[in-house]
Amino acid sequence: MTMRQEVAPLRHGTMRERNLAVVLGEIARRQPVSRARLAETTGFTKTTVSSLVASLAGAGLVREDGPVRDGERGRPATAVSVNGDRVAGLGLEINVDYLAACVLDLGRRIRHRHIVAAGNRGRAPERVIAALTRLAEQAIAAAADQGLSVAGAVVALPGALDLDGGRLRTAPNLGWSDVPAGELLHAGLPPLPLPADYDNEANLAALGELWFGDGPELGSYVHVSGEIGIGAGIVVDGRVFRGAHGFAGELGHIVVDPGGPPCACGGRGCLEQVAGQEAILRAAGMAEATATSSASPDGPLSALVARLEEGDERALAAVTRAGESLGQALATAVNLLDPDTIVLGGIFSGLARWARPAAEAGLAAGAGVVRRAPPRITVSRLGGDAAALGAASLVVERILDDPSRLVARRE
Amino acid sequence: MTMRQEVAPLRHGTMRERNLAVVLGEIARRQPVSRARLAETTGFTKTTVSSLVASLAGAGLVREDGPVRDGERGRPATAVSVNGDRVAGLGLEINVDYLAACVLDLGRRIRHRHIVAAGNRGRAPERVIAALTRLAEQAIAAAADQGLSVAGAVVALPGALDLDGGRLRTAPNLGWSDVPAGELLHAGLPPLPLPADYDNEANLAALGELWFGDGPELGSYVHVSGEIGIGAGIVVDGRVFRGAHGFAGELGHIVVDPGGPPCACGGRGCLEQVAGQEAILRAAGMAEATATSSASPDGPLSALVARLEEGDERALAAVTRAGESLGQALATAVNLLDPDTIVLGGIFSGLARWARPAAEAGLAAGAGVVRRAPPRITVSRLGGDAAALGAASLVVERILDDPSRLVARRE
DNA sequence: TTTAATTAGTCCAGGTCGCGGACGAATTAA
DNA sequence: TTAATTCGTCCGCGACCTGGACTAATTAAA
Repeated sequence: MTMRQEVAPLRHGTMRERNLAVVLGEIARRQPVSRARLAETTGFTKTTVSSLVASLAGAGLVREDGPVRDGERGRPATAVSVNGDRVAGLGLEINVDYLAACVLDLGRRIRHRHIVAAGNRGRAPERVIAALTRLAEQAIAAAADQGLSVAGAVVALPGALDLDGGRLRTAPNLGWSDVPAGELLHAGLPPLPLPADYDNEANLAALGELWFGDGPELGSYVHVSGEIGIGAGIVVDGRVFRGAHGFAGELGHIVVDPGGPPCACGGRGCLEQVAGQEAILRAAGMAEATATSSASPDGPLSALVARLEEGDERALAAVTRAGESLGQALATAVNLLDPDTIVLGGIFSGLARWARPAAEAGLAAGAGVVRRAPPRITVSRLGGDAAALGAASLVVERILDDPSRLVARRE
Repeated sequence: MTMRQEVAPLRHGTMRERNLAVVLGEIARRQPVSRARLAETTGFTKTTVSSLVASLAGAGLVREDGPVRDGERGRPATAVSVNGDRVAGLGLEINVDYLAACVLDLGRRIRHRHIVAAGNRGRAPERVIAALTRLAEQAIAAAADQGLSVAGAVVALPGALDLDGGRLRTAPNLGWSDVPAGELLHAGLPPLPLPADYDNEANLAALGELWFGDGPELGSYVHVSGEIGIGAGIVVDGRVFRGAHGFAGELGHIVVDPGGPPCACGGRGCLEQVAGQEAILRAAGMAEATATSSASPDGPLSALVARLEEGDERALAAVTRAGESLGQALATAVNLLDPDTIVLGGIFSGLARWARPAAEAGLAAGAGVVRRAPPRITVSRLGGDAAALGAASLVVERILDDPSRLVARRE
């Protein structure tokens, strides 16, 4: 009858696990920091901090940096910081025209990054995942060469994922539908200490923004990742908001023009029909070659940018129109989700110079009853593999959030 | 640099606090249940369960129901259940034309309920809160007469709350703006074991639905609470989604008709301009008396319902149009938030018979790319004081979620 | 150079709390 | 009456955090 969240019983072991995460998090936040200061900031006793740090160091997650004197008097402290040279996270991405892999160490430095062009549209999921596996093996080997052991992997998929069953419900741009992606990945990818996981490309790209973009300044934000479709990753307090089934953030199918052209979704005048890549190109008079995304360096998008730089009227009008509609949709999103910031990613990051003013105008017109001012719009500086970066970051994040699985019991 | 959530250090005391919540939650979920079964379901040892139950019983939160034999053989168990006769929660509500108080025991039975008509529009906040305080004192006395001690209170306010500072940013229907509601309430309300809290009326009405409506069946849902404005409470996994500043769920200012009439918010064709109470009455040719809300039994709304029942064409058209627009706005909300269910509350619960079909049609037209089917629309059965009910429920919820503050240390 | 003051980190006893097996209690089936 | 079974408590144990004492290493002052 009650709907309370299931709360797991807490035993001593759990307590220790959580406390490992507490000090590791504090170390990550303050980087070179002494045990004594950790004791102050966490509230633990020095004894406890020492014990927890020892466990973390034993797992290679943390490192002593040697003595440092702070200019104060007294015995110098031995600084402790996150060890970036032992453990790493692997991010993988399947997209329409490329596969990507990315290895991040615990300090979130990029240790390996590999994007391979691949025509995945219409290809069998098994074959694509086999190719991804090869990429993953290369990445793991490259990490090993640098002394890094990959602890876990997350895969970014371009489509709507059923979180419960791990099935890829539909990935229109790949031509896939109802693919048991979870099973295939678990079977295909090499075994790692942490189980492999997968998520929507838009969500992971949004997380990438958190760690590699403007980061903490963003607060809660909506990250627009327009490629062929238009998706949005919603991040609140550092966590992705997924909704009940994991389908939240379908920005592309917000209706911006009730009398507009019909959409494959059954509606009319969806944002995607006005501001999607194909729609923009069509409106700009560049109807050819719609099957390639922004990741290919010489795709139709760079041609569009070239025309915009030349001042081509039609291109400018198309992008302005797209920006306005995007702003209108974003106003709706702001009314419902109340974010601090909006980040333009995907194709919109390249088009921002022309689309942002229009988007800001559209947003200002529709949002701001209660709020003093509409949220600011920033532009992503991440490239095409933002989702792979976000995926690897998520692995790192999970390790920092719960290091216990990598720490040997009974130290 | 890192954005990880601050995780509090866990000491033994915290462990015990959490475990008290675990068993209390399990008791609430299974109602009459033996310690032995609690040990099974929670994973604790029988010893630990006994100790925790003893603490809870000492605080009057839990009660032994005497021996019960299950038809099995073996020693009969002594059933334990939540004690509804000792501790209670107080819910308060300030609205445009009434004040409400409501006392709920730990079993969520209504022990006291009082709605007082009051013309609060334009009245000074201090005076309104003084009147509310009298209502609260009466409620606490009524509870005491039944042997109940009120542990805490939550106040529902009809406006946009700044969660950080506890300021009521703006309550257009009250004519209030930038009122330090938090301070006033803390100063005015009688002291209770748990600190008084306050929240948006729409959010609390949504929570009321969780506990007094269809409850667990709802899953994640959007609760539309249309009065004069149109708000929405978004509940995910039993928690209210508030966004970055607490302003999430502003359904009323979603644009449903870009060329429509201007709105006070600065936009055009906001849902409120089509489906708000005033707009519906105007469209139905009943422009008078727009300053009263649905809570007054003989308000304009019952007149509208009367006309609808008579089959008045103009009224039917107005409500159908409102329903369609609402459905359209809900489709947008579904695309962004992905709820399981939508609940129609406020004025829409009374108009549901006529508005729901149109809303369902509008919703179906705009939502459903990825999802198999759009979320179902249900109708709230709660009355005008849904928010007060939700507020009291929130107090109960908080006690069940963290009973430690009411449990004496060292038992 | 010595001495006092100061700060860092470890050691060890002590307390809290959950664990687990043993045990008595209460009941049913044989 | 006896055996089986289930409930709840008792008691010793172990995990883990606490707190003060203690050692170590350094600077400021004498």
